[in-house]
Amino acid sequence: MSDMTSTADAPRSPGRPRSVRADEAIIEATLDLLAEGSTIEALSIEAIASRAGVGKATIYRRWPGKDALLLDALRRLKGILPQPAGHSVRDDLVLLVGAVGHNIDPRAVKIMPCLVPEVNRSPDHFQLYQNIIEPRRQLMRDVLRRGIRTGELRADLDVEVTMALLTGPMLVQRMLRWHPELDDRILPERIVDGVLEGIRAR
Amino acid sequence: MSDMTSTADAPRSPGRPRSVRADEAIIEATLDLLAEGSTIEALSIEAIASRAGVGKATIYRRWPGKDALLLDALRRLKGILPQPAGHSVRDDLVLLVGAVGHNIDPRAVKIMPCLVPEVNRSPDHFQLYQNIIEPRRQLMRDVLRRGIRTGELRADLDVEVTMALLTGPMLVQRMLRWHPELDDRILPERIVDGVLEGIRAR
DNA sequence: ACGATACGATCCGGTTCCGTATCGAAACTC
DNA sequence: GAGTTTCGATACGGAACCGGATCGTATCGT
Repeated sequence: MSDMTSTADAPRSPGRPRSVRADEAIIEATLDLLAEGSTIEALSIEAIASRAGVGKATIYRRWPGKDALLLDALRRLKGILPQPAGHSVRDDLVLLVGAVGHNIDPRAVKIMPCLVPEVNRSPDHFQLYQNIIEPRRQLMRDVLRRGIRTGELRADLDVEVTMALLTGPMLVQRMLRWHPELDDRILPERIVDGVLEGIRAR
Repeated sequence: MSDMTSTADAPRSPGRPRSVRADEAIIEATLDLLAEGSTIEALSIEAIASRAGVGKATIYRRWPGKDALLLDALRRLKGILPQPAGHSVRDDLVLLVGAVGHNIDPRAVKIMPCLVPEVNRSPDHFQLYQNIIEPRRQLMRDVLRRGIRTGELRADLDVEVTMALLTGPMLVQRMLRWHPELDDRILPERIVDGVLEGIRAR
């Protein structure tokens, strides 16, 4: 995508090299505008250029259009994967559930909800979203499988359903602030413990 | 809002009365366009008028702008509340969880995700959304409280957290198709049973 | 110094939408 | 029939944005 990275140090092309600062400024401006509440299609190239202190042509020189730019910008949000300690399944799950929808970049929290409609509309955007979150889901999948192996979790567990049980409540809370009175800080613990122990009386 | 309902049968005003067909056609066109994938602000009055077979002025005669029209249109999606049988807590929860994000009007499934960004941006839209779903949440709250009372559920249950546990996974699945391989038909059962019994081995 | 390219800035033609205005026809009250 | 109001249709000025083009300048290799 968008061969911006002129890291090809081989035959240095002639002429003035592209400004790395412009690359960064454009991406940052895009994320900033999204994080400030702009909708995806309310986002205009002109606004991005203005915000980045960059000419429109500079943007069109790098990306063919808004979609391609967005695609590159959203890649920046992935951030570093959380690192489960590997001791207690419960503690690892609390860590991973707490990381749902909570990326290193604080703007991600604001931006991700904006993608929901797009994800439902465009198969491409759906795939992009899946690619972004898949590594994190794989982490949780591994922890669950480990728990089954070590006997901490039921042997007949449906891993995919369990992942939905764990991530769904957290995601809904972060995206929709569905239960304004719930405390985001302790919620991961409550979710994990609730799912671990069940709610049926015994 | 928007005193379209001229149910005030008192002093019938002179002149040609407003067409009820136009009222209906405008609302329907709005919902249709949203269900077809239009974003909220990509939705234009002109498109609605064209789709409804109505002049723009006819719309502006009824609503001051797009927001007011949308507000009225979205009210139509509420539909009838599901009716828990009241026998088994599990069965009632399966019914309610299956009803999450599944309104009578099939268009609602498509439209609701479009509201996510708006809900995060505008307090007014947030309140609108809360008003729409609150009755359904109250139903589930009642079932959970009944379960606690009858001893079917743990006495120390946090009702709000439990509602998140039950509705979150379903909502994420319906909105984001997060787990493409999960079967929506049996998912409510799996969620309820998972949350009821817990996943810890014993 | 020179060619080549990128830079920010600006302008242009085209499109879309808004919100209002106006038209002749139609529908209703009195 | 006169008067009033809404009807669908159409047009308008203004605004926003797109995608491209061009300008004069800046920065690189040779």
